[in-house]
Amino acid sequence: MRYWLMKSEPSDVSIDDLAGFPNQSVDWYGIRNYQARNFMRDQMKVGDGVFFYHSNCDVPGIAGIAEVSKLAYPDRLQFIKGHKYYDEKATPENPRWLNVDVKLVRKTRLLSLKELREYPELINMRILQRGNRLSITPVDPKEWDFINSVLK
DNA sequence: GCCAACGTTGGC
DNA sequence: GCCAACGTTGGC
Repeated sequence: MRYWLMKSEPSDVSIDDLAGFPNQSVDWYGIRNYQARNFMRDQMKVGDGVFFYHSNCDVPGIAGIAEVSKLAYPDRLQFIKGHKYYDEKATPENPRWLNVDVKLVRKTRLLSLKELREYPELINMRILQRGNRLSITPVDPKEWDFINSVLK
């Protein structure tokens, strides 16, 4: 069992969107970064804990808790010609991009990036490091527990 | 909208 | 395999 932080732009999929989806679940489409893909492909298991993070918005931060609900499988958008996420080098026989499914556990208060930066316990979190742009990052179990305690 | 940081691409 | 150019991310 591992823990993750996954960024989503709320203008694309927000925590409230997730809450309104069938099964409160979404395919985590559009990952086009090898490191992030490899996390999904090689390490994510059903039941892994996920912090659902709102990025590129007015108040970035953790907006809810979710879990991995389906193992990685080919991202369908890579095959749709003309789509933003189309990849001409990907074929159904040899897909390049994958996604897991993520299911809502519960919406939380918005724990802002600003607040996250105030806790010495989180000083080493990947998301808080300078220049971090990776949209999926592992979360240390201690960090997971600490953030959960702050969210209670 | 700016821009720092970082990933990817492609010429050599 | 190097590295300059370019594209993207995402906080501010």
